[in-house]
Amino acid sequence: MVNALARRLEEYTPLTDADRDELTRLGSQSTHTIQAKHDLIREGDAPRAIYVVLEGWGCHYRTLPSGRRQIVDFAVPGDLCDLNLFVLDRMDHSIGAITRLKVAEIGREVFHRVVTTSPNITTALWWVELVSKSIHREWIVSVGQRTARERIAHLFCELFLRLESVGLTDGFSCDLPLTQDEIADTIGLTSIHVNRTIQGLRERGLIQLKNRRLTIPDMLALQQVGCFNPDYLHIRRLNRHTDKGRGAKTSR
Amino acid sequence: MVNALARRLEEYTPLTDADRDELTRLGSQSTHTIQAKHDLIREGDAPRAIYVVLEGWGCHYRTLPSGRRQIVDFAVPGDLCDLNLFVLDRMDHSIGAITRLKVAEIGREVFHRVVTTSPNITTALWWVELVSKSIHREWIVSVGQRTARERIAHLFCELFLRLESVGLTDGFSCDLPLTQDEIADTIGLTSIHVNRTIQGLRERGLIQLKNRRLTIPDMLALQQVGCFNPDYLHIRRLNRHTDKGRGAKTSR
DNA sequence: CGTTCAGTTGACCATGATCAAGAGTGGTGG
DNA sequence: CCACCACTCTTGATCATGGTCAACTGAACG
Repeated sequence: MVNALARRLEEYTPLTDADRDELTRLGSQSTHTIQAKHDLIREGDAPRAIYVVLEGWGCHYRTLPSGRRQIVDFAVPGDLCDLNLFVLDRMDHSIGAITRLKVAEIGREVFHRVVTTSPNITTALWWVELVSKSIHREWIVSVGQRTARERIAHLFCELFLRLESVGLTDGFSCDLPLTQDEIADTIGLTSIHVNRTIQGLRERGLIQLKNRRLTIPDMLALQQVGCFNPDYLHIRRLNRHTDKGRGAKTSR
Repeated sequence: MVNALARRLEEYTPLTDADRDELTRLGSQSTHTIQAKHDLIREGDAPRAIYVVLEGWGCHYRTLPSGRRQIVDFAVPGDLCDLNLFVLDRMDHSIGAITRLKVAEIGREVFHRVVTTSPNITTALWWVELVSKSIHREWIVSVGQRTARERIAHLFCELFLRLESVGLTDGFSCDLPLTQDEIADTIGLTSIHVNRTIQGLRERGLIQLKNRRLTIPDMLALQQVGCFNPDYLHIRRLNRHTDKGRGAKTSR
């Protein structure tokens, strides 16, 4: 798992060996580790660098005066946080570590050099940025329109495919180091309701979730429950787990 | 109202006369008009060009199999829809016209020329893109965490400031050509509940809304009701209508 | 072993959804 | 000029999804 970023970018555009070398260098130059539950950067701070997630999970979130918070995205290995820095002068949200989080820091100058010398990488970075925006749109749809069960099924499908695209799944299983509180803050429900809803999914055999490990025995079934359509992730090589990969539909 | 785009971009970065000329040319080269309730482009289509909104309102939306739909952003004069096209091969959402909509079409080559010759414009376009993503995040917060009243107050504050930044407000008033159904699809509520909530805001004297015209007698009061903090819009020159502009708080 | 944190369960409550009907309002054609 | 139609807005009655409050379990860790 040396370079999830390279793996991620290759979902979108072919890379040369030189590109891959460049990415490897970027990922090893200046790394930081943030302890779980700590913040990488806070709302209001001036962004200093771009970070690439190497290991662990983080989340982008905003806090309301009332104390409630909303997670607006996750950051898993291969993800970038965030291109803001060259344009916007203040962070409009915070980025926190869910688990211990290892990131590579990319400074302004290095980034500039990469962008001007590696067109493939530049294209792929755009791609990542636009996909991330598409994911935001999908989350608006989730909290705006879907029921509790749909939201959770949908979120689990998304996270599984995102992890799969960077090689972090193992068969039908993947890590899912989120507490029910964090899931609740993600989909706009209370953790109590999340708890009951997850139990419902478990009882129906749609998911197994234990010790921070998620197993999805039948991805298609879960996708149907969650009204999940993977198009918005713009993953090129969708594999067996999705409708697209299978061709004919093999519902439940 | 020749070029809302130039006005919009100047919120973010200074432009030269040459830049402004360039933008004027872009906005007059190839314009289209879309009738109200029709689509500019549909989910699944291959994007062909970038569009700049010149006049009227549009919305980005996604439709669910169940028939429900979620509006994920509005497009008002000066907005871009959308930079996707150079990277993603399929639209993952639709763009529709709310009122009659006049747009300028910018082709791939023209766009490329602008990006390579006008660094100011390029920077400003990045800015617009990132602000649009920030708005998405804020919408996730709205549907995830805010009450009906907060959501509507928040939405109205946002739209007013967005229109103000392109010179489309008149004192405390602006056009708001949305039906209550469309507002409902935006904030994830039913139109019936939107109706009752708007009435509540009217009774408290927080808004006037009649004949597609919105008036906000006391912007600060409405911002407080909506837990609205304008930072996420990244508007440089916030004026009298916001906390920032006033300095001392004049809460009722 | 106590302490802490996540998960679980129960009883009750409230925000907002649903269903149904009616009132304005504007545009169109006869 | 008026009548009709469509569309939006409004109102009422009832329902349900999910929220709140509170207590308890169970595992991990010092």
